[in-house]
Amino acid sequence: MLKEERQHKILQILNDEHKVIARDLSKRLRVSEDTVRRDLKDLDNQGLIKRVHSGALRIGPPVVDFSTRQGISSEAKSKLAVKALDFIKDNMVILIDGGTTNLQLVNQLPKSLKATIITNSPPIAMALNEHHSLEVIMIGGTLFKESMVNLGIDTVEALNSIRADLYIMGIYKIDPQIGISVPSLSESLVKRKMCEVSAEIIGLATSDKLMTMSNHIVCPSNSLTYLITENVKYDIKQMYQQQGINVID
Amino acid sequence: MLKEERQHKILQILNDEHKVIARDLSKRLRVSEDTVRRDLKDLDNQGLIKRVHSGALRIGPPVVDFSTRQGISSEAKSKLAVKALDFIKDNMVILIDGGTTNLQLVNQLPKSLKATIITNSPPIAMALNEHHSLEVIMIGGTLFKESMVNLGIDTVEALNSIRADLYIMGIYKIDPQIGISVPSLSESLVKRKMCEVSAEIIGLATSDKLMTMSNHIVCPSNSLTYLITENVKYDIKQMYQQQGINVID
DNA sequence: ATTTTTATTGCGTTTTCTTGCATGTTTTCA
DNA sequence: TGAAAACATGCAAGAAAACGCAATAAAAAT
Repeated sequence: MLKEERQHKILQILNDEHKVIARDLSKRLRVSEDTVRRDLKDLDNQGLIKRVHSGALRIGPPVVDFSTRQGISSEAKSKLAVKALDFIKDNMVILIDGGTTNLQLVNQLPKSLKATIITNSPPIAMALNEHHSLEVIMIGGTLFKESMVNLGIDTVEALNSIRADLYIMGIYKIDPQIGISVPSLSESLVKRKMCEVSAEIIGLATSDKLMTMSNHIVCPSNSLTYLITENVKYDIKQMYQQQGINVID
Repeated sequence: MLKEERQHKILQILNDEHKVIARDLSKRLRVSEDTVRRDLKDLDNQGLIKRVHSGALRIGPPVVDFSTRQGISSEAKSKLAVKALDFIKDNMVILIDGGTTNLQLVNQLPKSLKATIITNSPPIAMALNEHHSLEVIMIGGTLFKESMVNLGIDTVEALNSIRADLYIMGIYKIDPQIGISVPSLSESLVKRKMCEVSAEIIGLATSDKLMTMSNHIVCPSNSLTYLITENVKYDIKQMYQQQGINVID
């Protein structure tokens, strides 16, 4: 195994597990402890991890950029996507924003579906390349590379002249009280506008997101017509249902 | 086997396999390890791969663009792209439309380039995912799946509020007398508008396109500031130069 | 067509890199 | 404080890379 490959693997492990023990790594990576120690020292010098006695710690919050997220073909997300398919019918005008879950969804759309898909996400648009009976409309704007969606004033303005039957919202963070939130202002503005111009809104969220929040609030949770999720605990489900949200489990 | 052919193959392998070992490549490509090492060094200097001890790593995410799907990823186009790089400077506002040649071009843009890229092509936008110092602006519209560009009235209107320093036009057909032409009306309208809003226009065309035409005319050939091509015969070159076009060979 | 020039390749040699181990030192924790 | 675990350091073996050089192939010029 290449040194860089190994170090990359260490970073990934650290990303998931928050801390690592040198001796464990030695076994998992099948190299001597000395080598692991040298790797940890390297990564520490690069400022990527914090070296401590017996192992190392993650420095910031877990970082997953879009391309790696895309690589993670999570079983959970795929299942969510399937549930959402029930709400999609022929002749609908459907607004879809970005996110890996939504990407999973469009990949599973039947090729025969006749509908109009409006999106501000280039990867979503590209995924629909082979769907010959779909009309795909891209909303332009400034490309926000972290999540690969178009944002900004132009995007909001373009949305003004649109009416959709259904908005399929990729959910970054959601909390029953606080509502739906995202880390950037312009993302929140665009999502809010998308809500405005859509008759119904479906949110897709894996269960780990159900009690989380971020900096910029998009809308209250009960703006959602349906919240599609999985493995949700009874009490959490109740909290959403009390808001009048239809939770699909 | 030609050097470039070999290097291209290495890139392809790396695209599939995420890492390569010099010794393996030597066997697979049937050349000495020294040659492989030299290739890897070249590719590293071009910023296309990350050289590491004993092999090399892929830099970005795997590229699954529609050009490779179509099996068109010719060395000629890549060479054209390199020539065009000379015209691209920091702080420019650059308009780029679709096409496989243009995709090649953006894939070869230096990661350090600081500029604004405006495009109506989702694959182009996606290819710029890793260029953190570029601002990417997408022009929306109706996705035209054959060539993966956004077209239509919205596209033209969005272009109205834009001024670019340089327009890099992917050329479908060009003829010294007839001019530049494309097979669909809306594509011609968008390209024409792009010409309108740009100070300079560069056209990229492989030599097989230099005497061809299609149904909808975009503009006369001499709208181009530069025509970048390759292996062009002397008499054809003359025909363009008589139109006052700067032909880069 | 032939010579000249240039580029590419493979080989032998030297240098550098990586890894694991041995040894001595430091840290941790009971 | 004392023992075990973790760590740093030096070293050696093996692998890989860099370097210089010569042979060959390709391209350009005559």
